[in-house]
Amino acid sequence: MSAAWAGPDRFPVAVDAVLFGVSAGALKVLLIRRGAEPFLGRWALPGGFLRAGETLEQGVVRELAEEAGVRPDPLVQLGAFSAPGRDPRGPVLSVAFMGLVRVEDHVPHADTDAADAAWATMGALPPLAFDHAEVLKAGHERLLALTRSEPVGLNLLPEAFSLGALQALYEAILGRPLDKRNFRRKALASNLLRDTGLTQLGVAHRAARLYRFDAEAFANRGAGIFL
Amino acid sequence: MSAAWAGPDRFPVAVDAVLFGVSAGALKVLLIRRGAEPFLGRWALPGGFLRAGETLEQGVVRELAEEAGVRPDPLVQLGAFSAPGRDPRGPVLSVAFMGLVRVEDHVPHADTDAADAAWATMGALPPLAFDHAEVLKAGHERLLALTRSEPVGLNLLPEAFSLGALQALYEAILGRPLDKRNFRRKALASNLLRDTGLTQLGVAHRAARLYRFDAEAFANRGAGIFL
DNA sequence: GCAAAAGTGTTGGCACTACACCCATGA
DNA sequence: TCATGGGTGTAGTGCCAACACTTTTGC
Repeated sequence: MSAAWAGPDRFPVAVDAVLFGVSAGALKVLLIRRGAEPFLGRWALPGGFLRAGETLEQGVVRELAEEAGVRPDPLVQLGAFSAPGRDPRGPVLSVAFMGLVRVEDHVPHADTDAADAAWATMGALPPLAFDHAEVLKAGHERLLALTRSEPVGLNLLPEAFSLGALQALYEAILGRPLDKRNFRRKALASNLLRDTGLTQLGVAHRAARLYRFDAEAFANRGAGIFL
Repeated sequence: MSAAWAGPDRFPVAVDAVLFGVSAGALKVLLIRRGAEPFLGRWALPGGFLRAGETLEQGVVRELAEEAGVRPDPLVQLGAFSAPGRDPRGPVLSVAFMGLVRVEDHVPHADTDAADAAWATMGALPPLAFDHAEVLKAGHERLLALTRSEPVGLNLLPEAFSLGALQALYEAILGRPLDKRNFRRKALASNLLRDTGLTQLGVAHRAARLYRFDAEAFANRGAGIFL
């Protein structure tokens, strides 16, 4: 067993990310246009190959920093994809992640592997390389599930924000309108928001109170929900 | 790029399974005692290395057939684990699955890699090899989550079963008692059970009606729930 | 007749939905 | 004064949890 045993088969491992952002009241996904074969010129999810000595999380964080200059928070694993033929180069295992990113933080720019990068609107997506359509679907489902059980998306807002802005964010993520009074009731009842005492400035209507997220209260209770 | 490029790093990929079963009213996990280094003699989750040419699902199904003679249904992916040092041999990626198995279907037997195999009771577990304690925790959480959203565990019952047996199964999985009247109301309201017209035989008390699971009704509605 | 499990309804609380109007502000 | 978003309460509905007794059967 120690001499004749060549060791297990080895596989290239890719890490890919479904990065969501909100812009102009709509949910967006970050896509890159491939600058190399296979699928040259096709849109794809950002990602790359895992290197020896790094964990999956480290790998995807490195790739996203290199390829898109972003550091998503939260960043959760979706799972591993291994469908035969998903990569024409051969058997490549892909571990996918889903994350949220401020759209303003990302300055789309070309790269060695990425000829172009852009935020695509959910519901108006181009055809994607590899099995990325399937991965994106899994990411979207995960985002919706997570939104219903945790206060996701607060990182996308400024430090102090109005309840109107919070509601608009959730409406963009969920893709449907929410009832204002019910939303406010639940948001305030969650006990995760603290009134900063500040109000909006320079708006052409009544100034809204600004709140901040109470990270400590959140940590002490595990899971909270806004809607 | 075609000549100087040695290609991406390659990794051994392991597939491991958290297999749950119910026996004597308690939730059990299938463990094997390792018959090889590393962790010789330690208890571990069943699993093995992925081979070239197979998907992750195929790999874990093959390993479980070889190592334990079982074919779990359902079998769902938990995700990939890559913590540094999880395998002392070096960086090994592990993709974990969670599945349900009839305890009677598994005849524990030794194997080249497994010196022994046994059903361990949740809550009275031995120390585990690798990062399997963490994987098991993820599997348990997934089982509970799945149980709350889908009629999981029906495969563990015989073709025709009583509502009492169904309730006992769910109590074992969830690890807590359930209210009989509420459970029956929801189970029958789910429209996933059909009265077979049969009753129990040879019991020292009133004979229960026996039901069967209506797979067609389940397929037509996607997700149903019993409790 | 007794042990053991089957079978059966009602109630109160809570969470969710739907819904419409006045208020403050700047242009 | 008007346009724009901020801010507020109530009523109806449905789900869920809690709860105890009678029935059937075999021994």
